[in-house]
Amino acid sequence: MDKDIKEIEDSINDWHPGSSVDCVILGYENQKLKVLLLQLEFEELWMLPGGMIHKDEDLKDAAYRVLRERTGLDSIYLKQFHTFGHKSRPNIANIAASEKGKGFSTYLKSNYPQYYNWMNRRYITTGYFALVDISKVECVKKQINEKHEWIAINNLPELIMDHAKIIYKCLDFIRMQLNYLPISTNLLPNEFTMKDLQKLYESFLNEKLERSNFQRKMLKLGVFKRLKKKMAGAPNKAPYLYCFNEDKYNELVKKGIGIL
Amino acid sequence: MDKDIKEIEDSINDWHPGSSVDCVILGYENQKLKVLLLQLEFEELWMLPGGMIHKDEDLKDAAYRVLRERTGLDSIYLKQFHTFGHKSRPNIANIAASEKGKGFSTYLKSNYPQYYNWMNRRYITTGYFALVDISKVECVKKQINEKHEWIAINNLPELIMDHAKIIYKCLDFIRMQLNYLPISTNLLPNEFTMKDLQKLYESFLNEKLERSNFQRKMLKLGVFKRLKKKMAGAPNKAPYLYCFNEDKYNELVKKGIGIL
DNA sequence: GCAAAAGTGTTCTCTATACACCCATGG
DNA sequence: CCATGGGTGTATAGAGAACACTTTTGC
Repeated sequence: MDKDIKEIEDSINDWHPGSSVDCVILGYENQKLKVLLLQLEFEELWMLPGGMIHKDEDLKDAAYRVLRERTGLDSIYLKQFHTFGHKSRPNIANIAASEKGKGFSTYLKSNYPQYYNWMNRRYITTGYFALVDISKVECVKKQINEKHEWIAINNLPELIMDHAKIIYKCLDFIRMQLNYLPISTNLLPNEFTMKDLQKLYESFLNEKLERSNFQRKMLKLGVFKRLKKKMAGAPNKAPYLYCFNEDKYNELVKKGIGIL
Repeated sequence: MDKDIKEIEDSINDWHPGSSVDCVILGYENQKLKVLLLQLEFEELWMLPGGMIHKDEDLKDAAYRVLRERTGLDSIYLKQFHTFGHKSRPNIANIAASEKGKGFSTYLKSNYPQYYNWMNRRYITTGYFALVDISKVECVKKQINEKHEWIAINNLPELIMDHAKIIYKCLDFIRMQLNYLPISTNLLPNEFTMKDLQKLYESFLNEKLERSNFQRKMLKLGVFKRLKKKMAGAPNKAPYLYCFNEDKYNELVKKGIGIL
Protein backbone atom coordinates (compact mmCIF):
# COMPACT_ATOMS: atom_id res chain seq x y z
CA MET A 1 0.00 0.00 0.00
CA ASP A 2 2.61 2.51 1.08
CA LYS A 3 4.33 2.41 -2.27
CA ASP A 4 1.09 3.40 -4.03
CA ILE A 5 0.31 6.16 -1.61
CA LYS A 6 3.80 7.54 -2.08
CA GLU A 7 3.25 7.53 -5.80
CA ILE A 8 0.00 9.47 -5.56
CA GLU A 9 1.47 11.91 -3.09
CA ASP A 10 4.31 12.68 -5.46
CA SER A 11 1.96 13.42 -8.32
CA ILE A 12 -0.73 15.39 -6.54
CA ASN A 13 -0.63 18.28 -8.93
CA ASP A 14 -1.18 16.10 -11.97
CA TRP A 15 -4.81 15.52 -11.01
CA HIS A 16 -7.87 17.51 -11.93
CA PRO A 17 -8.95 19.08 -8.64
CA GLY A 18 -12.18 18.32 -6.84
CA SER A 19 -13.47 15.58 -9.14
CA SER A 20 -13.37 11.80 -9.00
CA VAL A 21 -14.98 8.71 -10.46
CA ASP A 22 -16.45 5.69 -8.70
CA CYS A 23 -17.21 2.44 -10.47
CA VAL A 24 -20.02 0.03 -9.75
CA ILE A 25 -18.65 -3.11 -11.34
CA LEU A 26 -21.48 -5.58 -11.73
CA GLY A 27 -21.21 -9.28 -12.40
CA TYR A 28 -23.45 -12.31 -12.31
CA GLU A 29 -22.57 -15.58 -10.62
CA ASN A 30 -24.64 -18.50 -9.33
CA GLN A 31 -27.74 -16.74 -10.55
CA LYS A 32 -27.01 -13.76 -8.35
CA LEU A 33 -26.19 -10.18 -9.26
CA LYS A 34 -22.95 -9.11 -7.59
CA VAL A 35 -20.81 -6.02 -7.21
CA LEU A 36 -17.04 -5.83 -6.83
CA LEU A 37 -16.12 -4.21 -3.51
CA LEU A 38 -12.81 -3.42 -1.84
CA GLN A 39 -11.66 -3.36 1.73
CA LEU A 40 -8.46 -1.54 2.67
CA GLU A 41 -6.06 -2.31 5.44
CA PHE A 42 -7.16 -0.78 8.76
CA GLU A 43 -10.73 -0.61 7.46
CA GLU A 44 -13.75 -2.65 8.43
CA LEU A 45 -15.90 -0.93 5.89
CA TRP A 46 -16.11 -1.70 2.18
CA MET A 47 -15.82 0.69 -0.71
CA LEU A 48 -16.29 0.99 -4.43
CA PRO A 49 -13.22 1.08 -6.62
CA GLY A 50 -12.67 4.66 -7.65
CA GLY A 51 -10.05 7.23 -8.40
CA MET A 52 -9.12 10.69 -9.47
CA ILE A 53 -8.87 12.14 -12.96
CA HIS A 54 -5.62 13.10 -14.65
CA LYS A 55 -5.44 16.67 -15.85
CA ASP A 56 -5.27 15.53 -19.45
CA GLU A 57 -7.60 12.56 -19.18
CA ASP A 58 -11.22 12.26 -20.27
CA LEU A 59 -13.63 11.59 -17.43
CA LYS A 60 -14.68 8.40 -19.17
CA ASP A 61 -11.08 7.29 -19.63
CA ALA A 62 -10.48 7.70 -15.93
CA ALA A 63 -13.30 5.26 -15.30
CA TYR A 64 -11.86 2.85 -17.86
CA ARG A 65 -8.49 3.13 -16.19
CA VAL A 66 -9.93 2.25 -12.79
CA LEU A 67 -11.61 -0.75 -14.35
CA ARG A 68 -8.54 -1.92 -16.13
CA GLU A 69 -6.52 -1.62 -12.97
CA ARG A 70 -9.04 -3.74 -11.10
CA THR A 71 -10.34 -6.34 -13.44
CA GLY A 72 -7.58 -6.65 -15.99
CA LEU A 73 -10.25 -6.33 -18.68
CA ASP A 74 -9.73 -3.86 -21.45
CA SER A 75 -12.88 -3.58 -23.47
CA ILE A 76 -15.75 -3.45 -21.06
CA TYR A 77 -19.26 -2.15 -21.24
CA LEU A 78 -19.15 1.03 -19.20
CA LYS A 79 -21.69 3.77 -18.77
CA GLN A 80 -22.07 6.89 -16.69
CA PHE A 81 -25.18 7.05 -14.54
CA HIS A 82 -25.03 9.96 -12.09
CA THR A 83 -22.82 12.59 -10.50
CA PHE A 84 -22.90 12.95 -6.74
CA GLY A 85 -22.20 16.45 -5.49
CA HIS A 86 -23.68 16.78 -2.05
CA LYS A 87 -21.79 19.47 -0.17
CA SER A 88 -21.43 17.24 2.85
CA ARG A 89 -20.24 14.19 0.92
CA PRO A 90 -18.31 12.90 3.89
CA ASN A 91 -14.63 13.22 3.17
CA ILE A 92 -11.99 10.81 4.26
CA ALA A 93 -11.78 12.23 7.76
CA ASN A 94 -15.46 11.58 8.17
CA ILE A 95 -15.63 8.42 6.18
CA ALA A 96 -18.24 6.65 8.22
CA ALA A 97 -20.82 7.42 10.85
CA SER A 98 -19.40 4.82 13.18
CA GLU A 99 -15.95 4.48 14.73
CA LYS A 100 -15.42 1.51 12.44
CA GLY A 101 -14.44 3.66 9.54
CA LYS A 102 -11.66 5.64 11.14
CA GLY A 103 -8.75 3.25 10.78
CA PHE A 104 -7.51 4.17 7.35
CA SER A 105 -8.02 7.86 7.81
CA THR A 106 -6.08 7.91 11.09
CA TYR A 107 -3.25 5.96 9.55
CA LEU A 108 -3.05 8.32 6.60
CA LYS A 109 -3.18 11.43 8.72
CA SER A 110 -0.14 10.55 10.75
CA ASN A 111 1.91 8.99 7.98
CA TYR A 112 1.05 10.91 4.82
CA PRO A 113 -0.27 14.31 5.84
CA GLN A 114 -0.03 15.79 2.37
CA TYR A 115 -2.01 12.95 0.80
CA TYR A 116 -4.42 13.10 3.71
CA ASN A 117 -5.02 16.77 3.08
CA TRP A 118 -5.55 16.18 -0.59
CA MET A 119 -8.02 13.39 0.04
CA ASN A 120 -9.70 15.31 2.78
CA ARG A 121 -11.27 17.81 0.42
CA ARG A 122 -14.69 17.80 -1.07
CA TYR A 123 -15.00 15.62 -4.17
CA ILE A 124 -17.75 15.73 -6.71
CA THR A 125 -17.78 12.16 -7.94
CA THR A 126 -19.22 10.73 -11.12
CA GLY A 127 -20.58 7.20 -10.97
CA TYR A 128 -20.00 4.72 -13.77
CA PHE A 129 -21.25 1.17 -13.91
CA ALA A 130 -19.63 -1.71 -15.73
CA LEU A 131 -21.20 -4.98 -16.81
CA VAL A 132 -18.72 -7.79 -16.59
CA ASP A 133 -18.55 -11.53 -17.11
CA ILE A 134 -17.10 -12.62 -13.78
CA SER A 135 -15.64 -15.78 -15.27
CA LYS A 136 -13.39 -13.68 -17.51
CA VAL A 137 -12.18 -11.35 -14.79
CA GLU A 138 -8.83 -11.66 -13.08
CA CYS A 139 -9.15 -9.32 -10.16
CA VAL A 140 -6.05 -7.28 -9.46
CA LYS A 141 -5.02 -5.94 -6.09
CA LYS A 142 -3.94 -2.38 -6.42
CA GLN A 143 -2.83 -1.85 -2.90
CA ILE A 144 -0.89 -4.54 -1.16
CA ASN A 145 -3.15 -5.15 1.75
CA GLU A 146 -6.40 -4.70 -0.06
CA LYS A 147 -9.12 -7.33 -0.20
CA HIS A 148 -11.57 -7.48 -3.04
CA GLU A 149 -14.70 -9.56 -3.27
CA TRP A 150 -17.76 -10.09 -5.41
CA ILE A 151 -20.67 -9.44 -3.08
CA ALA A 152 -24.32 -10.16 -3.79
CA ILE A 153 -26.36 -7.02 -4.35
CA ASN A 154 -29.07 -8.10 -1.95
CA ASN A 155 -26.61 -8.69 0.85
CA LEU A 156 -24.39 -5.61 0.95
CA PRO A 157 -22.09 -4.99 3.92
CA GLU A 158 -21.64 -1.57 5.48
CA LEU A 159 -19.99 0.80 3.00
CA ILE A 160 -17.97 3.99 3.48
CA MET A 161 -19.38 7.43 2.81
CA ASP A 162 -22.28 7.49 0.36
CA HIS A 163 -21.17 4.41 -1.56
CA ALA A 164 -24.29 2.44 -0.67
CA LYS A 165 -26.39 5.26 -2.04
CA ILE A 166 -24.31 5.25 -5.21
CA ILE A 167 -24.96 1.55 -5.72
CA TYR A 168 -28.70 1.91 -5.22
CA LYS A 169 -28.85 4.86 -7.58
CA CYS A 170 -27.02 2.76 -10.13
CA LEU A 171 -29.52 -0.08 -9.81
CA ASP A 172 -32.40 2.36 -10.19
CA PHE A 173 -30.80 3.76 -13.30
CA ILE A 174 -30.36 0.33 -14.82
CA ARG A 175 -33.94 -0.63 -13.99
CA MET A 176 -35.27 2.47 -15.73
CA GLN A 177 -33.18 1.90 -18.84
CA LEU A 178 -33.27 -1.89 -18.87
CA ASN A 179 -34.69 -2.03 -22.38
CA TYR A 180 -31.82 -0.01 -23.76
CA LEU A 181 -28.91 -1.73 -22.01
CA PRO A 182 -27.08 -4.82 -23.20
CA ILE A 183 -27.20 -6.49 -19.81
CA SER A 184 -27.48 -10.06 -21.01
CA THR A 185 -24.53 -10.23 -23.36
CA ASN A 186 -22.22 -8.51 -20.94
CA LEU A 187 -23.11 -10.21 -17.69
CA LEU A 188 -23.71 -13.78 -18.80
CA PRO A 189 -20.99 -16.25 -19.74
CA ASN A 190 -20.81 -17.41 -23.34
CA GLU A 191 -23.27 -20.24 -22.76
CA PHE A 192 -26.23 -20.00 -20.44
CA THR A 193 -29.69 -21.39 -19.81
CA MET A 194 -33.02 -19.61 -20.01
CA LYS A 195 -33.23 -19.85 -16.26
CA ASP A 196 -29.96 -17.92 -15.93
CA LEU A 197 -31.33 -15.23 -18.18
CA GLN A 198 -34.60 -15.06 -16.29
CA LYS A 199 -32.93 -14.82 -12.89
CA LEU A 200 -30.77 -12.03 -14.26
CA TYR A 201 -33.80 -10.02 -15.29
CA GLU A 202 -35.48 -10.77 -12.00
CA SER A 203 -32.49 -9.44 -10.05
CA PHE A 204 -32.76 -6.10 -11.79
CA LEU A 205 -36.52 -5.85 -11.80
CA ASN A 206 -36.96 -7.11 -8.27
CA GLU A 207 -39.90 -9.27 -9.21
CA LYS A 208 -40.68 -12.81 -10.29
CA LEU A 209 -41.45 -13.42 -13.95
CA GLU A 210 -43.58 -16.20 -15.43
CA ARG A 211 -41.32 -18.94 -16.66
CA SER A 212 -42.99 -20.10 -19.83
CA ASN A 213 -43.98 -16.67 -21.08
CA PHE A 214 -40.53 -15.30 -20.40
CA GLN A 215 -38.94 -18.02 -22.45
CA ARG A 216 -41.22 -17.52 -25.42
CA LYS A 217 -40.78 -13.76 -25.36
CA MET A 218 -37.02 -14.06 -25.35
CA LEU A 219 -36.90 -16.72 -28.06
CA LYS A 220 -39.14 -14.66 -30.31
CA LEU A 221 -36.53 -11.90 -30.32
CA GLY A 222 -34.53 -14.12 -32.61
CA VAL A 223 -31.11 -13.37 -31.16
CA PHE A 224 -30.37 -16.74 -29.60
CA LYS A 225 -28.64 -19.76 -30.96
CA ARG A 226 -29.80 -22.93 -29.29
CA LEU A 227 -26.86 -25.22 -28.69
CA LYS A 228 -27.21 -28.99 -28.89
CA LYS A 229 -25.39 -29.48 -25.62
CA LYS A 230 -27.38 -29.80 -22.46
CA MET A 231 -26.49 -29.66 -18.83
CA ALA A 232 -26.88 -32.56 -16.47
CA GLY A 233 -26.89 -33.43 -12.80
CA ALA A 234 -30.35 -32.57 -11.55
CA PRO A 235 -33.30 -34.94 -11.26
CA ASN A 236 -35.21 -33.31 -14.10
CA LYS A 237 -35.17 -32.57 -17.77
CA ALA A 238 -31.92 -30.92 -18.80
CA PRO A 239 -32.26 -27.40 -20.17
CA TYR A 240 -30.78 -26.26 -23.46
CA LEU A 241 -27.80 -23.98 -23.45
CA TYR A 242 -27.98 -20.82 -25.52
CA CYS A 243 -25.57 -18.26 -26.85
CA PHE A 244 -26.10 -14.83 -28.35
CA ASN A 245 -25.93 -13.50 -31.83
CA GLU A 246 -24.34 -10.39 -30.37
CA ASP A 247 -24.70 -8.17 -33.42
CA LYS A 248 -28.43 -8.77 -33.70
CA TYR A 249 -28.80 -8.33 -29.95
CA ASN A 250 -27.01 -5.00 -29.95
CA GLU A 251 -29.19 -3.77 -32.79
CA LEU A 252 -32.26 -4.67 -30.78
CA VAL A 253 -30.93 -2.89 -27.71
CA LYS A 254 -30.55 0.34 -29.67
CA LYS A 255 -34.24 0.33 -30.50
CA GLY A 256 -35.16 -0.86 -27.03
CA ILE A 257 -35.90 -4.47 -26.23
CA GLY A 258 -39.49 -4.83 -25.11
CA ILE A 259 -39.10 -6.68 -21.83
CA LEU A 260 -41.46 -5.15 -19.35
CA MET B 1 -21.51 43.18 -17.30
CA ASP B 2 -18.33 44.58 -15.81
CA LYS B 3 -19.83 44.79 -12.35
CA ASP B 4 -20.69 41.10 -12.39
CA ILE B 5 -17.29 40.08 -13.65
CA LYS B 6 -15.66 42.14 -10.94
CA GLU B 7 -17.79 40.36 -8.37
CA ILE B 8 -16.75 36.95 -9.61
CA GLU B 9 -13.10 37.93 -9.83
CA ASP B 10 -13.15 39.05 -6.21
CA SER B 11 -14.61 35.77 -5.01
CA ILE B 12 -12.62 33.33 -7.09
CA ASN B 13 -11.50 31.26 -4.15
CA ASP B 14 -15.02 30.68 -2.90
CA TRP B 15 -15.75 28.29 -5.76
CA HIS B 16 -15.26 24.57 -5.98
CA PRO B 17 -12.45 24.15 -8.49
CA GLY B 18 -12.80 22.51 -11.87
CA SER B 19 -16.53 21.82 -11.77
CA SER B 20 -19.54 23.63 -13.18
CA VAL B 21 -23.20 23.16 -14.02
CA ASP B 22 -25.05 23.94 -17.23
CA CYS B 23 -28.82 24.14 -17.44
CA VAL B 24 -30.99 23.15 -20.37
CA ILE B 25 -34.13 25.09 -19.52
CA LEU B 26 -36.97 23.74 -21.63
CA GLY B 27 -40.30 25.36 -22.29
CA TYR B 28 -43.21 24.91 -24.65
CA GLU B 29 -44.80 27.70 -26.62
CA ASN B 30 -46.95 27.81 -29.77
CA GLN B 31 -46.81 24.02 -29.88
CA LYS B 32 -43.03 24.10 -30.09
CA LEU B 33 -40.40 22.84 -27.69
CA LYS B 34 -37.96 25.61 -26.84
CA VAL B 35 -34.77 26.12 -24.88
CA LEU B 36 -33.60 29.26 -23.10
CA LEU B 37 -30.32 30.48 -24.57
CA LEU B 38 -28.09 33.45 -23.79
CA GLN B 39 -25.88 35.65 -25.90
CA LEU B 40 -23.21 37.82 -24.26
CA GLU B 41 -21.87 41.14 -25.40
CA PHE B 42 -19.11 40.75 -28.02
CA GLU B 43 -20.42 37.28 -28.84
CA GLU B 44 -22.21 36.05 -31.91
CA LEU B 45 -22.58 32.59 -30.50
CA TRP B 46 -25.22 31.44 -28.06
CA MET B 47 -24.75 29.56 -24.82
CA LEU B 48 -26.58 27.69 -22.11
CA PRO B 49 -27.03 29.39 -18.76
CA GLY B 50 -24.53 27.87 -16.39
CA GLY B 51 -22.28 28.61 -13.49
CA MET B 52 -19.80 27.44 -10.95
CA ILE B 53 -20.41 25.75 -7.63
CA HIS B 54 -19.84 27.39 -4.27
CA LYS B 55 -17.52 25.52 -1.97
CA ASP B 56 -20.33 24.87 0.48
CA GLU B 57 -23.11 24.35 -2.02
CA ASP B 58 -24.71 21.14 -3.23
CA LEU B 59 -24.26 20.48 -6.92
CA LYS B 60 -28.03 20.39 -7.30
CA ASP B 61 -28.41 23.67 -5.42
CA ALA B 62 -25.98 25.32 -7.80
CA ALA B 63 -28.24 24.31 -10.66
CA TYR B 64 -31.29 25.63 -8.79
CA ARG B 65 -29.46 28.88 -8.18
CA VAL B 66 -28.67 29.32 -11.86
CA LEU B 67 -32.32 28.70 -12.65
CA ARG B 68 -33.58 31.10 -10.05
CA GLU B 69 -31.21 33.77 -11.28
CA ARG B 70 -32.49 33.32 -14.83
CA THR B 71 -36.16 32.56 -14.64
CA GLY B 72 -37.17 34.05 -11.34
CA LEU B 73 -38.89 30.74 -10.59
CA ASP B 74 -38.25 29.08 -7.29
CA SER B 75 -39.77 25.63 -7.33
CA ILE B 76 -39.00 24.10 -10.66
CA TYR B 77 -38.74 20.57 -11.94
CA LEU B 78 -35.02 19.99 -12.30
CA LYS B 79 -33.07 16.85 -13.01
CA GLN B 80 -29.50 15.90 -13.67
CA PHE B 81 -28.88 14.05 -16.92
CA HIS B 82 -25.16 13.77 -17.67
CA THR B 83 -21.69 14.99 -16.77
CA PHE B 84 -19.40 16.11 -19.56
CA GLY B 85 -15.73 15.58 -18.89
CA HIS B 86 -13.93 15.45 -22.21
CA LYS B 87 -10.34 16.49 -21.67
CA SER B 88 -10.50 18.87 -24.60
CA ARG B 89 -13.76 20.47 -23.57
CA PRO B 90 -12.86 23.72 -25.29
CA ASN B 91 -12.20 26.35 -22.69
CA ILE B 92 -13.05 29.99 -23.01
CA ALA B 93 -9.96 30.79 -25.08
CA ASN B 94 -11.05 28.18 -27.55
CA ILE B 95 -14.72 28.75 -27.25
CA ALA B 96 -15.67 28.10 -30.86
CA ALA B 97 -14.19 26.62 -33.97
CA SER B 98 -14.79 29.79 -35.93
CA GLU B 99 -13.53 33.32 -35.40
CA LYS B 100 -17.06 34.25 -34.45
CA GLY B 101 -16.64 33.06 -30.92
CA LYS B 102 -13.56 35.02 -29.95
CA GLY B 103 -15.08 38.34 -28.99
CA PHE B 104 -15.88 37.73 -25.39
CA SER B 105 -12.73 35.83 -24.69
CA THR B 106 -10.52 38.56 -26.16
CA TYR B 107 -12.32 41.21 -24.19
CA LEU B 108 -11.92 39.26 -20.98
CA LYS B 109 -8.27 38.53 -21.55
CA SER B 110 -7.25 42.14 -21.84
CA ASN B 111 -9.55 43.56 -19.18
CA TYR B 112 -9.86 40.85 -16.53
CA PRO B 113 -6.81 38.62 -16.79
CA GLN B 114 -7.39 36.91 -13.45
CA TYR B 115 -10.96 36.02 -14.30
CA TYR B 116 -9.82 35.00 -17.77
CA ASN B 117 -7.27 32.64 -16.28
CA TRP B 118 -9.82 31.17 -13.96
CA MET B 119 -12.30 30.60 -16.76
CA ASN B 120 -9.62 29.32 -19.05
CA ARG B 121 -9.17 26.07 -17.19
CA ARG B 122 -10.68 22.72 -17.84
CA TYR B 123 -14.17 22.33 -16.40
CA ILE B 124 -16.03 19.12 -15.85
CA THR B 125 -19.61 20.24 -16.20
CA THR B 126 -22.79 18.55 -15.05
CA GLY B 127 -25.88 19.05 -17.16
CA TYR B 128 -29.29 19.62 -15.59
CA PHE B 129 -32.53 20.12 -17.41
CA ALA B 130 -35.52 22.08 -16.19
CA LEU B 131 -39.11 21.84 -17.38
CA VAL B 132 -40.78 25.20 -17.21
CA ASP B 133 -44.10 26.81 -18.06
CA ILE B 134 -42.90 29.69 -20.23
CA SER B 135 -45.96 31.75 -19.44
CA LYS B 136 -44.97 31.83 -15.78
CA VAL B 137 -41.36 32.80 -16.36
CA GLU B 138 -39.99 36.30 -16.01
CA CYS B 139 -36.58 36.08 -17.58
CA VAL B 140 -33.88 37.97 -15.74
CA LYS B 141 -30.77 39.43 -17.31
CA LYS B 142 -27.80 38.60 -15.21
CA GLN B 143 -25.25 40.55 -17.12
CA ILE B 144 -26.13 43.98 -18.36
CA ASN B 145 -25.59 43.45 -22.05
CA GLU B 146 -26.84 39.92 -22.20
CA LYS B 147 -29.64 38.83 -24.49
CA HIS B 148 -31.78 35.85 -23.69
CA GLU B 149 -34.28 34.14 -25.90
CA TRP B 150 -36.51 31.09 -26.10
CA ILE B 151 -35.35 29.25 -29.20
CA ALA B 152 -37.10 26.33 -30.85
CA ILE B 153 -35.25 23.05 -30.41
CA ASN B 154 -35.43 22.19 -34.09
CA ASN B 155 -33.90 25.49 -35.12
CA LEU B 156 -30.85 25.97 -32.91
CA PRO B 157 -28.27 28.65 -33.74
CA GLU B 158 -24.53 28.03 -33.47
CA LEU B 159 -23.56 27.45 -29.85
CA ILE B 160 -20.28 27.85 -27.99
CA MET B 161 -18.10 24.91 -27.00
CA ASP B 162 -19.98 21.62 -26.65
CA HIS B 163 -23.27 23.22 -25.69
CA ALA B 164 -25.09 21.87 -28.74
CA LYS B 165 -23.94 18.38 -27.80
CA ILE B 166 -25.19 18.96 -24.27
CA ILE B 167 -28.64 19.89 -25.55
CA TYR B 168 -28.88 16.85 -27.80
CA LYS B 169 -27.73 14.55 -25.02
CA CYS B 170 -30.42 16.08 -22.85
CA LEU B 171 -33.12 15.41 -25.44
CA ASP B 172 -31.92 11.83 -25.82
CA PHE B 173 -32.07 11.38 -22.08
CA ILE B 174 -35.61 12.71 -21.92
CA ARG B 175 -36.71 10.51 -24.82
CA MET B 176 -35.36 7.42 -23.09
CA GLN B 177 -37.05 8.24 -19.80
CA LEU B 178 -40.19 9.85 -21.19
CA ASN B 179 -42.47 7.48 -19.34
CA TYR B 180 -40.94 8.39 -16.02
CA LEU B 181 -40.82 12.18 -16.39
CA PRO B 182 -43.62 14.61 -15.60
CA ILE B 183 -43.19 16.49 -18.86
CA SER B 184 -46.80 17.41 -19.36
CA THR B 185 -47.60 19.04 -16.05
CA ASN B 186 -44.42 21.06 -16.02
CA LEU B 187 -44.27 22.28 -19.61
CA LEU B 188 -47.92 22.98 -20.35
CA PRO B 189 -49.89 25.94 -19.04
CA ASN B 190 -52.71 25.26 -16.61
CA GLU B 191 -55.23 24.75 -19.39
CA PHE B 192 -54.44 23.08 -22.66
CA THR B 193 -55.95 21.10 -25.51
CA MET B 194 -55.29 17.52 -26.53
CA LYS B 195 -53.54 18.86 -29.59
CA ASP B 196 -51.09 20.77 -27.38
CA LEU B 197 -50.35 17.62 -25.45
CA GLN B 198 -49.91 15.59 -28.59
CA LYS B 199 -47.55 18.10 -30.20
CA LEU B 200 -45.53 18.12 -27.00
CA TYR B 201 -45.06 14.36 -27.14
CA GLU B 202 -44.27 14.55 -30.82
CA SER B 203 -41.51 17.09 -30.21
CA PHE B 204 -39.77 14.75 -27.83
CA LEU B 205 -40.34 11.57 -29.78
CA ASN B 206 -39.56 13.08 -33.15
CA GLU B 207 -42.45 11.31 -34.82
CA LYS B 208 -46.10 11.88 -35.66
CA LEU B 209 -48.72 10.17 -33.52
CA GLU B 210 -52.21 9.13 -34.58
CA ARG B 211 -54.65 11.74 -33.36
CA SER B 212 -57.65 9.69 -32.27
CA ASN B 213 -55.67 6.89 -30.67
CA PHE B 214 -53.49 9.34 -28.81
CA GLN B 215 -56.50 11.08 -27.38
CA ARG B 216 -58.12 7.90 -26.19
CA LYS B 217 -54.93 6.60 -24.64
CA MET B 218 -54.41 9.81 -22.71
CA LEU B 219 -57.99 10.09 -21.52
CA LYS B 220 -57.97 6.51 -20.30
CA LEU B 221 -55.16 7.41 -17.88
CA GLY B 222 -57.80 9.17 -15.84
CA VAL B 223 -55.70 12.16 -14.83
CA PHE B 224 -57.46 14.84 -16.81
CA LYS B 225 -60.31 17.09 -15.88
CA ARG B 226 -62.28 18.20 -18.91
CA LEU B 227 -63.22 21.84 -18.54
CA LYS B 228 -66.50 23.14 -19.87
CA LYS B 229 -64.83 26.05 -21.58
CA LYS B 230 -63.79 25.72 -25.16
CA MET B 231 -61.58 27.74 -27.41
CA ALA B 232 -62.78 29.54 -30.49
CA GLY B 233 -61.55 31.37 -33.55
CA ALA B 234 -60.90 28.69 -36.13
CA PRO B 235 -63.31 27.44 -38.77
CA ASN B 236 -63.85 24.10 -37.11
CA LYS B 237 -65.18 22.41 -34.04
CA ALA B 238 -63.69 23.93 -30.90
CA PRO B 239 -61.63 21.57 -28.79
CA TYR B 240 -62.12 21.05 -25.07
CA LEU B 241 -59.64 22.46 -22.65
CA TYR B 242 -58.17 20.14 -20.04
CA CYS B 243 -56.27 20.48 -16.83
CA PHE B 244 -54.36 17.93 -14.76
CA ASN B 245 -55.11 16.21 -11.53
CA GLU B 246 -51.45 16.65 -10.66
CA ASP B 247 -51.34 14.25 -7.74
CA LYS B 248 -52.74 11.38 -9.77
CA TYR B 249 -50.45 12.27 -12.67
CA ASN B 250 -47.35 12.24 -10.51
CA GLU B 251 -48.30 8.85 -9.08
CA LEU B 252 -48.60 7.51 -12.60
CA VAL B 253 -45.22 8.93 -13.57
CA LYS B 254 -43.54 7.08 -10.71
CA LYS B 255 -44.75 3.77 -12.08
CA GLY B 256 -44.08 4.82 -15.65
CA ILE B 257 -46.76 6.13 -17.97
CA GLY B 258 -47.22 3.80 -20.89
CA ILE B 259 -46.88 6.15 -23.85
CA LEU B 260 -44.79 4.50 -26.47
C1' DG C 1 -72.61 24.23 -48.18
C1' DC C 2 -67.81 23.38 -47.64
C1' DA C 3 -63.38 22.68 -45.63
C1' DA C 4 -61.08 21.71 -41.43
C1' DA C 5 -60.37 19.87 -37.18
C1' DA C 6 -62.55 17.56 -32.95
C1' DG C 7 -64.66 13.73 -30.83
C1' DT C 8 -66.23 9.01 -31.03
C1' DG C 9 -66.85 4.27 -33.00
C1' DT C 10 -65.40 -0.05 -35.29
C1' DT C 11 -62.57 -3.63 -36.87
C1' DC C 12 -58.63 -6.43 -36.95
C1' DT C 13 -54.45 -7.94 -35.28
C1' DC C 14 -51.21 -8.73 -31.96
C1' DT C 15 -49.67 -9.36 -27.20
C1' DA C 16 -49.74 -10.47 -22.47
C1' DT C 17 -51.18 -13.62 -19.10
C1' DA C 18 -52.45 -17.53 -16.95
C1' DC C 19 -52.53 -22.14 -16.97
C1' DA C 20 -52.55 -26.95 -18.79
C1' DC C 21 -50.02 -30.48 -20.68
C1' DC C 22 -46.33 -33.64 -21.90
C1' DC C 23 -41.18 -34.63 -21.63
C1' DA C 24 -36.75 -35.87 -19.58
C1' DT C 25 -34.07 -37.09 -15.55
C1' DG C 26 -32.21 -38.94 -10.90
C1' DG C 27 -33.35 -40.99 -6.97
C1' DC D 1 -42.66 -44.49 -10.53
C1' DC D 2 -42.54 -40.22 -8.69
C1' DA D 3 -41.01 -35.53 -7.83
C1' DT D 4 -38.86 -31.80 -10.19
C1' DG D 5 -38.13 -28.62 -13.50
C1' DG D 6 -37.96 -27.90 -18.87
C1' DG D 7 -40.38 -27.09 -23.21
C1' DT D 8 -44.61 -26.29 -25.72
C1' DG D 9 -49.74 -25.48 -26.42
C1' DT D 10 -53.99 -22.91 -25.74
C1' DA D 11 -57.79 -19.83 -24.38
C1' DT D 12 -59.00 -15.35 -22.93
C1' DA D 13 -58.72 -10.50 -22.25
C1' DG D 14 -56.84 -6.32 -23.38
C1' DA D 15 -53.93 -3.07 -26.12
C1' DG D 16 -52.64 -0.90 -30.35
C1' DA D 17 -53.18 0.58 -35.29
C1' DA D 18 -55.81 2.05 -38.98
C1' DC D 19 -59.58 4.18 -40.60
C1' DA D 20 -64.64 5.42 -40.91
C1' DC D 21 -68.17 8.34 -39.23
C1' DT D 22 -70.38 12.28 -37.00
C1' DT D 23 -70.13 16.98 -35.06
C1' DT D 24 -69.00 21.80 -34.80
C1' DT D 25 -67.31 26.00 -36.60
C1' DG D 26 -65.99 30.20 -39.78
C1' DC D 27 -66.06 31.54 -44.19
